[in-house]
Amino acid sequence: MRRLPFDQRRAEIISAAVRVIARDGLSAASVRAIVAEADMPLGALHYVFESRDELLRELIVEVANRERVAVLSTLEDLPAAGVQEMIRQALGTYLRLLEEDPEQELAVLELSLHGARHDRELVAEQWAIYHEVTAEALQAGARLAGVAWTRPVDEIAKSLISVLDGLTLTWLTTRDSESARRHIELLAGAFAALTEPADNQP
Amino acid sequence: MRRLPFDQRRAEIISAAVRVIARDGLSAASVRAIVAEADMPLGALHYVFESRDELLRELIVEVANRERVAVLSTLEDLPAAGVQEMIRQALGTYLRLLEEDPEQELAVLELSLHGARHDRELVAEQWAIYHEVTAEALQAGARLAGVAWTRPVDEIAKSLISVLDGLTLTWLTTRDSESARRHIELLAGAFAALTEPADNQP
DNA sequence: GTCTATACACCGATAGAC
DNA sequence: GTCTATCGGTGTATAGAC
Repeated sequence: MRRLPFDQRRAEIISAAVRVIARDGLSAASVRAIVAEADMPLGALHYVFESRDELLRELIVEVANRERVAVLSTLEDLPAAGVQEMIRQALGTYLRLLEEDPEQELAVLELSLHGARHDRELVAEQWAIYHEVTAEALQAGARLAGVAWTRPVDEIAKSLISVLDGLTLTWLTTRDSESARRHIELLAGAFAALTEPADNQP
Repeated sequence: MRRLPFDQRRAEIISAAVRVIARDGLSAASVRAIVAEADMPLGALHYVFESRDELLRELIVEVANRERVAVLSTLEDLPAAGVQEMIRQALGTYLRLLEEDPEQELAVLELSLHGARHDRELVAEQWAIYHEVTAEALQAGARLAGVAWTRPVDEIAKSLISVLDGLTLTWLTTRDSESARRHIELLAGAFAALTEPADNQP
C-alpha cells in the first residue's frame, strides 16, 4: 500500500500495539487487533515481525524506554530544595502521571508480568536500565540538595524502584490518591533519613 | 460421573484453576485447560459456573483468602521482640514464602491486574480485606512489642501493603533475594520509626 | 445431573496472487 | 514488497443424548 521504510513500519505497529494494550489489555492485543489499530492489512505484521512473541519482546523494550524518558524529563524541572522535599516532589510528579494515564501504567505492568513469567532474562535486562537511571537520579538529587547518601546509591535505587512499583500497583487497584499522597510523605521521610549533610565537595 | 455436591465441584474447579494459572499463567488458563487439570469433562464447568468470567471472579476471591490465611498463620509464630526486629522477621517470612513458591505469587498478581482492569470493584473489595488483616496485625505487633504507632494504624497498613506489593513485584522480576533482604532492612527501619514507647496500658 | 458432540468466533501464521 | 484468502488450531459456550 504505502511502501514504508522497514523501521518506520515496525515503529507504527509497536505504537499501535501499545495503544491497544493500554485500552483493552494485553490479552486483547491479538495481531489482528493490533494491525486494525495501525490500519494495516494482517500480513503486514508478519514481514516486519517474525511472530507475535517477537513483537511482545520489542514492546517490553519500548515501554521501558518510554518510562525511562518520562523519569528523566520529570527530573529536569526538579527545583533545588531539601532532600525530603525533593523526593516528595518527584514522587508527587510520578503520581500525577499515573493519575493522568492509568491505563498506560496498567499496560506497563501487564507487559512486565508477562515478561516475568515468559522471558525473565529480557525483563531483568530492562529492569537494569531502570536501575541505572534511578541511581543517576539519586546522585543528581543529592548533589542538588547538598547531601550525601549514607548507603550505597545502587542499593537505595533498588529500594526506590521497589516502593514505586508498590505505589503503582496499590494505586491502580484502589485509585485512592489521598492515601497515595500520605504514603509518599512516609516514603520521603524514610529516604531522606538515608542522607547526611555533604561535608565537602571535591 | 461422580455425582459431586455442587459446592465441592466448584471448589475442585477453582483449585484446579489456581494450579493451572500458577503453572502456565492466566492467559493459558482456558476452560479446557482447567477442566483437564481437574480431570472433568468440558461441560462440567458450565453447570457450576455461568462463564469463564464468573470463574475468574471467584478465583480473585479465592486467592485473596489464601493470602489472608497465609498472613495470619505467619503472625502466629511471631516472637515478641523489638518492633524493628519483629517487622524484619515478618517481612523475612513473607520473602521466604515468595522464594518457595514464586509462581503462586505470580498468579496472584496476574489475577489482581486482571481485576484492576476488568473488575475494579471486586478487586477493591478484596484489597479492603487485606487492609483489615494488615491493620489488625500492626496493632497486635505493637502490643507485643510494647510500642504505639505515631500515625493512624489504617494509614500505616496501607503503606505496608504498598511496599509489600513492591517487594513482590521487584523480586519476581529480578529474583534478587540479597537485595530484597537489604530492602527489608530499610523498610523495617522506616516503619519502626513510626512507633514510640507505649507509656501506659489501660 | 452428567457428558459428548458440535457450533461458531477468533487465534497466529502462511501460501500465493499481484 | 504488499495484500488477500485461507489453513489448522483453539477459544467459549451450548444442544441434545443418556
